[in-house]
Amino acid sequence: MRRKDDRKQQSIKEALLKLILSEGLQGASIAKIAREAGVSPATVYIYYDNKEAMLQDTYREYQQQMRDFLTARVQRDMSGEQLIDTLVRSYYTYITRHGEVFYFVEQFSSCPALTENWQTRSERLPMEDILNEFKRRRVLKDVDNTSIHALLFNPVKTIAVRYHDREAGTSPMLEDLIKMIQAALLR
Amino acid sequence: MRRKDDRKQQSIKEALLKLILSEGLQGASIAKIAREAGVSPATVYIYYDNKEAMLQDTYREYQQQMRDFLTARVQRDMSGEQLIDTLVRSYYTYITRHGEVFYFVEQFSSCPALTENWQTRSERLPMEDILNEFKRRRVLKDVDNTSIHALLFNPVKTIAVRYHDREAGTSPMLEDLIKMIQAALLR
DNA sequence: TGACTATAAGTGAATGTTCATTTATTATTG
DNA sequence: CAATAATAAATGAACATTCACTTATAGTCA
Repeated sequence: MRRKDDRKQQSIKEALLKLILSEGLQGASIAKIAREAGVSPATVYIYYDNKEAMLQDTYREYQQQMRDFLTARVQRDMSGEQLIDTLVRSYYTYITRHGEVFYFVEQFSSCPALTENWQTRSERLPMEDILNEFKRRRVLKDVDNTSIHALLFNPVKTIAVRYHDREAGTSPMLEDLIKMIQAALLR
Repeated sequence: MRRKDDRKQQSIKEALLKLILSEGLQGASIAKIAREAGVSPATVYIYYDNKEAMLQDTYREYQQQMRDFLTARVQRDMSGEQLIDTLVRSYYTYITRHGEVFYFVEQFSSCPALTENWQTRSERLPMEDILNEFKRRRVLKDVDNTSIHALLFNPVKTIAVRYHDREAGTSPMLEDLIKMIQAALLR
Protein backbone atom coordinates (compact mmCIF):
# COMPACT_ATOMS: atom_id res chain seq x y z
CA MET A 1 0.00 0.00 0.00
CA ARG A 2 1.31 3.37 -0.99
CA ARG A 3 1.93 5.82 1.86
CA LYS A 4 0.23 9.17 2.11
CA ASP A 5 2.54 12.08 1.42
CA ASP A 6 1.73 14.39 4.32
CA ARG A 7 3.51 17.26 2.62
CA LYS A 8 0.80 17.17 -0.02
CA GLN A 9 -1.98 18.01 2.40
CA GLN A 10 0.22 20.64 3.98
CA SER A 11 0.99 22.29 0.65
CA ILE A 12 -2.71 22.26 -0.21
CA LYS A 13 -3.47 24.11 3.01
CA GLU A 14 -0.69 26.61 2.40
CA ALA A 15 -1.88 27.19 -1.16
CA LEU A 16 -5.39 27.77 0.15
CA LEU A 17 -4.23 30.41 2.63
CA LYS A 18 -1.98 32.09 0.09
CA LEU A 19 -4.72 32.33 -2.53
CA ILE A 20 -7.31 33.60 -0.09
CA LEU A 21 -4.90 36.27 1.09
CA SER A 22 -4.30 37.51 -2.44
CA GLU A 23 -7.67 36.93 -4.08
CA GLY A 24 -10.20 36.33 -1.32
CA LEU A 25 -12.55 33.41 -0.86
CA GLN A 26 -14.02 33.98 -4.32
CA GLY A 27 -10.64 33.58 -6.01
CA ALA A 28 -9.71 30.36 -4.27
CA SER A 29 -10.91 27.73 -6.72
CA ILE A 30 -9.93 24.08 -6.54
CA ALA A 31 -8.03 24.41 -9.81
CA LYS A 32 -5.98 27.37 -8.59
CA ILE A 33 -5.33 25.79 -5.21
CA ALA A 34 -4.16 22.58 -6.85
CA ARG A 35 -1.92 24.41 -9.32
CA GLU A 36 -0.42 26.50 -6.52
CA ALA A 37 0.17 23.36 -4.44
CA GLY A 38 1.71 21.48 -7.38
CA VAL A 39 -0.93 18.79 -7.24
CA SER A 40 -3.78 17.45 -9.34
CA PRO A 41 -7.26 18.83 -8.64
CA ALA A 42 -8.39 15.29 -7.96
CA THR A 43 -5.81 14.90 -5.22
CA VAL A 44 -7.59 17.53 -3.18
CA TYR A 45 -10.54 15.14 -2.95
CA ILE A 46 -8.40 12.44 -1.41
CA TYR A 47 -7.84 14.66 1.60
CA TYR A 48 -11.20 16.45 1.73
CA ASP A 49 -14.74 15.35 0.92
CA ASN A 50 -15.49 18.60 -0.86
CA LYS A 51 -14.51 22.24 -0.99
CA GLU A 52 -16.63 23.32 1.95
CA ALA A 53 -15.19 20.55 4.13
CA MET A 54 -11.72 21.75 3.17
CA LEU A 55 -12.57 25.28 4.30
CA GLN A 56 -14.20 24.05 7.50
CA ASP A 57 -11.37 21.70 8.43
CA THR A 58 -8.71 24.30 7.72
CA TYR A 59 -10.62 26.92 9.67
CA ARG A 60 -10.93 24.64 12.69
CA GLU A 61 -7.22 23.84 12.60
CA TYR A 62 -5.99 27.41 12.45
CA GLN A 63 -8.56 28.67 14.93
CA GLN A 64 -7.13 26.14 17.35
CA GLN A 65 -3.59 27.23 16.49
CA MET A 66 -4.46 30.84 17.31
CA ARG A 67 -6.06 29.81 20.59
CA ASP A 68 -3.00 27.82 21.59
CA PHE A 69 -0.70 30.67 20.64
CA LEU A 70 -2.58 33.01 22.97
CA THR A 71 -3.18 30.76 25.96
CA ALA A 72 0.36 29.42 25.94
CA ARG A 73 1.68 32.81 26.96
CA VAL A 74 -0.62 33.32 29.91
CA GLN A 75 0.14 32.31 33.49
CA ARG A 76 -2.58 32.12 36.06
CA ASP A 77 -0.66 34.10 38.70
CA MET A 78 -0.27 37.14 36.48
CA SER A 79 -1.63 40.50 37.50
CA GLY A 80 -4.62 41.85 35.60
CA GLU A 81 -2.39 44.34 33.81
CA GLN A 82 -0.01 41.58 32.78
CA LEU A 83 -2.83 39.36 31.56
CA ILE A 84 -4.27 42.03 29.27
CA ASP A 85 -0.85 43.21 28.11
CA THR A 86 0.13 39.65 27.25
CA LEU A 87 -3.07 38.70 25.45
CA VAL A 88 -3.35 41.88 23.38
CA ARG A 89 0.34 41.89 22.49
CA SER A 90 0.28 38.20 21.58
CA TYR A 91 -2.70 38.64 19.30
CA TYR A 92 -0.99 41.61 17.63
CA THR A 93 2.13 39.55 17.11
CA TYR A 94 0.20 36.61 15.71
CA ILE A 95 -1.60 38.78 13.19
CA THR A 96 1.51 40.56 11.96
CA ARG A 97 3.45 37.30 11.73
CA HIS A 98 0.72 35.09 10.30
CA GLY A 99 -1.28 37.51 8.20
CA GLU A 100 -2.46 34.85 5.78
CA VAL A 101 -3.92 32.77 8.61
CA PHE A 102 -5.58 35.80 10.12
CA TYR A 103 -7.14 36.88 6.81
CA PHE A 104 -8.45 33.39 6.18
CA VAL A 105 -10.05 33.18 9.61
CA GLU A 106 -11.52 36.67 9.21
CA GLN A 107 -13.04 36.00 5.82
CA PHE A 108 -14.36 32.64 6.85
CA SER A 109 -16.02 33.90 10.00
CA SER A 110 -17.53 36.95 8.32
CA CYS A 111 -19.29 34.74 5.77
CA PRO A 112 -22.68 33.72 7.17
CA ALA A 113 -23.02 31.00 4.54
CA LEU A 114 -20.04 29.18 6.06
CA THR A 115 -20.79 29.70 9.74
CA GLU A 116 -24.56 29.37 9.90
CA ASN A 117 -24.67 25.60 10.29
CA TRP A 118 -22.11 25.81 13.04
CA GLN A 119 -22.80 23.81 16.16
CA THR A 120 -20.69 25.29 18.91
CA ARG A 121 -19.14 22.22 20.42
CA SER A 122 -19.68 22.23 24.15
CA GLU A 123 -16.03 21.75 24.90
CA ARG A 124 -14.27 23.55 27.68
CA LEU A 125 -12.18 26.38 26.27
CA PRO A 126 -8.99 27.30 28.14
CA MET A 127 -9.52 30.99 27.43
CA GLU A 128 -12.91 30.87 29.12
CA ASP A 129 -11.35 29.24 32.18
CA ILE A 130 -8.69 31.92 32.35
CA LEU A 131 -11.21 34.75 32.15
CA ASN A 132 -13.47 33.10 34.73
CA GLU A 133 -10.54 32.66 37.12
CA PHE A 134 -9.56 36.32 36.84
CA LYS A 135 -13.16 37.35 37.37
CA ARG A 136 -13.40 35.12 40.45
CA ARG A 137 -10.28 36.81 41.84
CA ARG A 138 -12.10 40.13 41.32
CA VAL A 139 -9.36 41.34 38.95
CA LEU A 140 -11.49 41.49 35.83
CA LYS A 141 -14.91 43.13 35.89
CA ASP A 142 -17.79 40.70 36.33
CA VAL A 143 -19.31 40.94 32.86
CA ASP A 144 -20.11 38.34 30.23
CA ASN A 145 -17.05 36.73 28.65
CA THR A 146 -18.34 37.73 25.24
CA SER A 147 -17.90 41.38 26.16
CA ILE A 148 -14.42 40.77 27.51
CA HIS A 149 -13.48 38.88 24.39
CA ALA A 150 -14.84 41.66 22.21
CA LEU A 151 -12.72 44.28 23.94
CA LEU A 152 -9.61 42.14 24.25
CA PHE A 153 -9.32 40.95 20.68
CA ASN A 154 -11.39 43.05 18.30
CA PRO A 155 -9.80 46.50 18.55
CA VAL A 156 -6.26 45.24 18.10
CA LYS A 157 -7.17 43.71 14.74
CA THR A 158 -7.53 47.14 13.17
CA ILE A 159 -4.13 48.27 14.34
CA ALA A 160 -2.35 45.06 13.48
CA VAL A 161 -3.75 45.01 9.96
CA ARG A 162 -2.69 48.61 9.30
CA TYR A 163 0.86 47.87 10.34
CA HIS A 164 0.90 44.52 8.64
CA ASP A 165 3.40 45.45 5.96
CA ARG A 166 5.58 47.62 8.18
CA GLU A 167 9.16 46.62 8.88
CA ALA A 168 9.46 45.42 12.43
CA GLY A 169 8.52 46.41 15.93
CA THR A 170 5.09 47.26 17.23
CA SER A 171 2.85 50.18 16.44
CA PRO A 172 2.97 53.05 18.96
CA MET A 173 -0.83 52.84 18.90
CA LEU A 174 -0.59 49.41 20.46
CA GLU A 175 0.74 50.86 23.71
CA ASP A 176 -2.16 53.32 23.97
CA LEU A 177 -4.62 50.60 23.14
CA ILE A 178 -3.33 48.27 25.83
CA LYS A 179 -3.66 50.96 28.48
CA MET A 180 -7.21 51.74 27.40
CA ILE A 181 -8.24 48.09 27.39
CA GLN A 182 -6.80 47.73 30.87
CA ALA A 183 -8.86 50.73 31.97
CA ALA A 184 -11.93 49.13 30.46
CA LEU A 185 -11.64 45.63 31.85
CA LEU A 186 -9.90 45.87 35.23
CA ARG A 187 -11.63 46.60 38.52
CA MET B 1 -35.92 58.03 -25.13
CA ARG B 2 -37.08 55.37 -22.78
CA ARG B 3 -36.69 56.32 -19.13
CA LYS B 4 -34.46 54.36 -16.79
CA ASP B 5 -36.44 52.57 -14.17
CA ASP B 6 -34.68 53.57 -10.96
CA ARG B 7 -36.50 50.84 -9.08
CA LYS B 8 -34.59 48.36 -11.20
CA GLN B 9 -31.23 49.54 -9.93
CA GLN B 10 -32.59 49.58 -6.40
CA SER B 11 -33.89 46.03 -6.65
CA ILE B 12 -30.53 44.95 -8.08
CA LYS B 13 -28.79 46.41 -5.04
CA GLU B 14 -31.23 44.78 -2.65
CA ALA B 15 -30.84 41.44 -4.39
CA LEU B 16 -27.07 41.78 -4.11
CA LEU B 17 -27.24 42.37 -0.35
CA LYS B 18 -29.75 39.59 0.19
CA LEU B 19 -27.66 37.05 -1.71
CA ILE B 20 -24.42 38.00 -0.03
CA LEU B 21 -26.10 37.63 3.34
CA SER B 22 -27.36 34.14 2.56
CA GLU B 23 -24.56 32.77 0.37
CA GLY B 24 -21.58 35.06 0.79
CA LEU B 25 -19.59 36.90 -1.85
CA GLN B 26 -18.87 33.63 -3.61
CA GLY B 27 -22.56 32.85 -4.04
CA ALA B 28 -23.55 36.23 -5.41
CA SER B 29 -23.35 35.69 -9.15
CA ILE B 30 -24.80 38.04 -11.73
CA ALA B 31 -27.31 35.40 -12.79
CA LYS B 32 -28.58 34.88 -9.24
CA ILE B 33 -28.68 38.59 -8.50
CA ALA B 34 -30.65 39.26 -11.68
CA ARG B 35 -33.07 36.41 -10.98
CA GLU B 36 -33.60 37.64 -7.43
CA ALA B 37 -34.14 41.19 -8.69
CA GLY B 38 -36.56 40.05 -11.39
CA VAL B 39 -34.36 41.39 -14.15
CA SER B 40 -32.31 40.10 -17.02
CA PRO B 41 -28.59 39.50 -16.38
CA ALA B 42 -27.81 41.87 -19.22
CA THR B 43 -29.76 44.65 -17.54
CA VAL B 44 -27.23 44.68 -14.71
CA TYR B 45 -24.66 45.86 -17.24
CA ILE B 46 -26.75 48.91 -18.10
CA TYR B 47 -26.31 50.15 -14.55
CA TYR B 48 -22.79 48.89 -13.85
CA ASP B 49 -19.74 48.50 -16.05
CA ASN B 50 -18.91 45.14 -14.53
CA LYS B 51 -19.36 43.08 -11.41
CA GLU B 52 -16.49 44.63 -9.48
CA ALA B 53 -17.81 48.13 -10.21
CA MET B 54 -21.18 47.03 -8.89
CA LEU B 55 -19.60 45.81 -5.66
CA GLN B 56 -17.46 48.94 -5.30
CA ASP B 57 -20.33 51.35 -5.98
CA THR B 58 -22.68 49.54 -3.62
CA TYR B 59 -20.02 49.40 -0.94
CA ARG B 60 -19.35 53.13 -1.20
CA GLU B 61 -23.05 53.91 -0.99
CA TYR B 62 -23.76 51.83 2.09
CA GLN B 63 -20.54 52.81 3.83
CA GLN B 64 -21.72 56.41 3.48
CA GLN B 65 -25.19 55.46 4.72
CA MET B 66 -23.69 53.92 7.84
CA ARG B 67 -21.54 56.98 8.45
CA ASP B 68 -24.52 59.29 8.09
CA PHE B 69 -26.59 57.11 10.40
CA LEU B 70 -23.96 57.44 13.12
CA THR B 71 -22.97 61.08 12.81
CA ALA B 72 -26.58 62.27 12.48
CA ARG B 73 -27.25 61.32 16.08
CA VAL B 74 -24.30 63.12 17.57
CA GLN B 75 -24.37 66.68 18.87
CA ARG B 76 -21.20 68.57 19.49
CA ASP B 77 -22.27 69.76 22.95
CA MET B 78 -22.78 66.27 24.27
CA SER B 79 -20.84 65.03 27.27
CA GLY B 80 -18.20 62.40 26.68
CA GLU B 81 -20.46 59.77 28.22
CA GLN B 82 -23.30 60.77 25.93
CA LEU B 83 -21.08 60.73 22.86
CA ILE B 84 -19.89 57.19 23.46
CA ASP B 85 -23.31 55.95 24.53
CA THR B 86 -24.86 57.39 21.39
CA LEU B 87 -22.26 56.12 18.94
CA VAL B 88 -22.07 52.59 20.34
CA ARG B 89 -25.82 52.27 20.69
CA SER B 90 -26.41 53.65 17.18
CA TYR B 91 -23.97 51.22 15.65
CA TYR B 92 -25.62 48.35 17.52
CA THR B 93 -29.02 49.46 16.27
CA TYR B 94 -27.81 49.80 12.71
CA ILE B 95 -26.34 46.29 12.68
CA THR B 96 -29.39 44.62 14.17
CA ARG B 97 -31.75 46.49 11.85
CA HIS B 98 -29.69 46.33 8.66
CA GLY B 99 -27.88 43.05 9.03
CA GLU B 100 -27.61 42.50 5.30
CA VAL B 101 -25.86 45.85 4.82
CA PHE B 102 -23.52 45.14 7.69
CA TYR B 103 -22.55 41.70 6.42
CA PHE B 104 -21.96 43.04 2.94
CA VAL B 105 -19.66 45.78 4.23
CA GLU B 106 -17.87 43.31 6.47
CA GLN B 107 -17.22 40.79 3.74
CA PHE B 108 -16.24 43.41 1.24
CA SER B 109 -13.76 45.14 3.51
CA SER B 110 -12.18 41.90 4.69
CA CYS B 111 -11.49 40.81 1.09
CA PRO B 112 -8.00 41.97 0.08
CA ALA B 113 -8.74 41.48 -3.61
CA LEU B 114 -11.47 44.13 -3.44
CA THR B 115 -9.76 46.65 -1.21
CA GLU B 116 -6.15 46.51 -2.32
CA ASN B 117 -6.47 49.05 -5.14
CA TRP B 118 -8.27 51.39 -2.79
CA GLN B 119 -7.05 54.93 -2.74
CA THR B 120 -8.34 56.52 0.44
CA ARG B 121 -9.86 59.75 -0.83
CA SER B 122 -8.49 62.63 1.16
CA GLU B 123 -11.93 63.92 2.02
CA ARG B 124 -12.75 65.35 5.39
CA LEU B 125 -14.74 62.83 7.39
CA PRO B 126 -17.31 64.16 9.87
CA MET B 127 -16.50 61.42 12.34
CA GLU B 128 -12.86 62.47 12.41
CA ASP B 129 -13.90 66.06 13.07
CA ILE B 130 -16.10 64.97 15.93
CA LEU B 131 -13.39 62.89 17.56
CA ASN B 132 -10.83 65.68 17.13
CA GLU B 133 -13.22 68.19 18.71
CA PHE B 134 -13.79 65.98 21.75
CA LYS B 135 -10.06 65.44 22.08
CA ARG B 136 -9.43 69.18 21.90
CA ARG B 137 -11.95 69.68 24.70
CA ARG B 138 -9.92 67.16 26.73
CA VAL B 139 -12.94 64.87 27.02
CA LEU B 140 -11.52 62.00 25.00
CA LYS B 141 -8.02 60.74 25.61
CA ASP B 142 -5.43 62.16 23.24
CA VAL B 143 -4.66 59.03 21.24
CA ASP B 144 -4.74 58.29 17.53
CA ASN B 145 -8.24 58.26 16.03
CA THR B 146 -7.58 54.78 14.73
CA SER B 147 -7.40 53.49 18.29
CA ILE B 148 -10.56 55.34 19.27
CA HIS B 149 -12.36 53.98 16.23
CA ALA B 150 -11.18 50.47 17.03
CA LEU B 151 -12.57 50.64 20.56
CA LEU B 152 -15.78 52.44 19.67
CA PHE B 153 -16.95 50.26 16.81
CA ASN B 154 -15.21 46.90 16.77
CA PRO B 155 -16.30 45.31 20.05
CA VAL B 156 -19.99 46.07 19.56
CA LYS B 157 -19.99 44.13 16.29
CA THR B 158 -19.56 40.85 18.17
CA ILE B 159 -22.49 41.52 20.45
CA ALA B 160 -24.78 42.86 17.75
CA VAL B 161 -24.14 39.87 15.51
CA ARG B 162 -24.89 37.41 18.30
CA TYR B 163 -28.20 39.04 19.04
CA HIS B 164 -28.99 39.59 15.39
CA ASP B 165 -31.82 37.10 15.24
CA ARG B 166 -33.24 37.87 18.69
CA GLU B 167 -36.69 39.37 19.03
CA ALA B 168 -36.38 43.00 20.06
CA GLY B 169 -34.67 45.20 22.59
CA THR B 170 -30.97 45.44 23.23
CA SER B 171 -28.61 42.90 24.66
CA PRO B 172 -27.86 43.30 28.38
CA MET B 173 -24.23 42.97 27.36
CA LEU B 174 -24.48 46.23 25.46
CA GLU B 175 -24.92 48.19 28.69
CA ASP B 176 -21.78 46.67 30.22
CA LEU B 177 -19.88 47.26 27.02
CA ILE B 178 -20.81 50.95 26.86
CA LYS B 179 -19.63 51.51 30.43
CA MET B 180 -16.33 49.80 29.70
CA ILE B 181 -15.72 51.75 26.50
CA GLN B 182 -16.41 54.94 28.41
CA ALA B 183 -13.85 53.90 31.01
CA ALA B 184 -11.37 53.25 28.22
CA LEU B 185 -11.76 56.41 26.18
CA LEU B 186 -12.69 59.20 28.60
CA ARG B 187 -10.22 61.26 30.58
C1' DT C 1 -36.82 58.46 -37.05
C1' DG C 2 -33.18 58.49 -33.56
C1' DA C 3 -31.72 57.45 -29.04
C1' DC C 4 -31.94 54.74 -25.31
C1' DT C 5 -33.77 50.80 -22.21
C1' DA C 6 -34.41 46.08 -21.80
C1' DT C 7 -33.91 41.39 -22.70
C1' DA C 8 -33.39 36.61 -24.69
C1' DA C 9 -30.01 34.08 -26.45
C1' DG C 10 -25.50 33.00 -26.67
C1' DT C 11 -20.18 33.34 -25.91
C1' DG C 12 -15.81 31.03 -24.22
C1' DA C 13 -13.84 30.30 -19.93
C1' DA C 14 -13.99 28.59 -15.34
C1' DT C 15 -16.37 26.10 -11.72
C1' DG C 16 -16.58 21.80 -8.42
C1' DT C 17 -16.48 17.05 -8.90
C1' DT C 18 -15.89 12.29 -10.87
C1' DC C 19 -13.69 8.57 -13.35
C1' DA C 20 -10.61 5.39 -15.58
C1' DT C 21 -6.05 4.71 -15.23
C1' DT C 22 -1.25 4.77 -13.63
C1' DT C 23 2.22 4.86 -9.95
C1' DA C 24 4.32 3.75 -5.69
C1' DT C 25 4.58 0.92 -1.75
C1' DT C 26 3.73 -3.10 1.19
C1' DA C 27 2.63 -8.07 2.07
C1' DT C 28 2.90 -12.54 0.57
C1' DT C 29 4.58 -15.96 -1.83
C1' DG C 30 8.32 -19.53 -4.02
C1' DC D 1 16.07 -12.86 -1.98
C1' DA D 2 13.28 -12.11 -6.25
C1' DA D 3 8.57 -12.22 -8.17
C1' DT D 4 4.03 -11.08 -7.79
C1' DA D 5 -0.45 -9.85 -5.85
C1' DA D 6 -2.89 -6.32 -3.47
C1' DT D 7 -4.05 -1.64 -2.41
C1' DA D 8 -4.20 3.09 -1.70
C1' DA D 9 -2.21 7.42 -3.58
C1' DA D 10 -2.17 10.21 -7.40
C1' DT D 11 -3.44 11.94 -11.72
C1' DG D 12 -5.14 14.06 -16.37
C1' DA D 13 -9.00 14.26 -18.84
C1' DA D 14 -13.71 14.74 -18.95
C1' DC D 15 -18.34 15.86 -16.78
C1' DA D 16 -22.37 18.99 -16.43
C1' DT D 17 -23.06 23.34 -14.73
C1' DT D 18 -22.31 28.04 -13.86
C1' DC D 19 -19.52 32.06 -14.54
C1' DA D 20 -19.07 37.13 -16.21
C1' DC D 21 -20.00 39.26 -20.11
C1' DT D 22 -21.62 40.29 -25.28
C1' DT D 23 -24.61 40.60 -29.18
C1' DA D 24 -28.64 41.02 -31.80
C1' DT D 25 -33.09 42.51 -31.51
C1' DA D 26 -37.40 44.30 -29.78
C1' DG D 27 -39.77 47.94 -27.18
C1' DT D 28 -40.45 52.75 -25.77
C1' DC D 29 -40.36 57.43 -25.78
C1' DA D 30 -39.00 62.34 -27.56
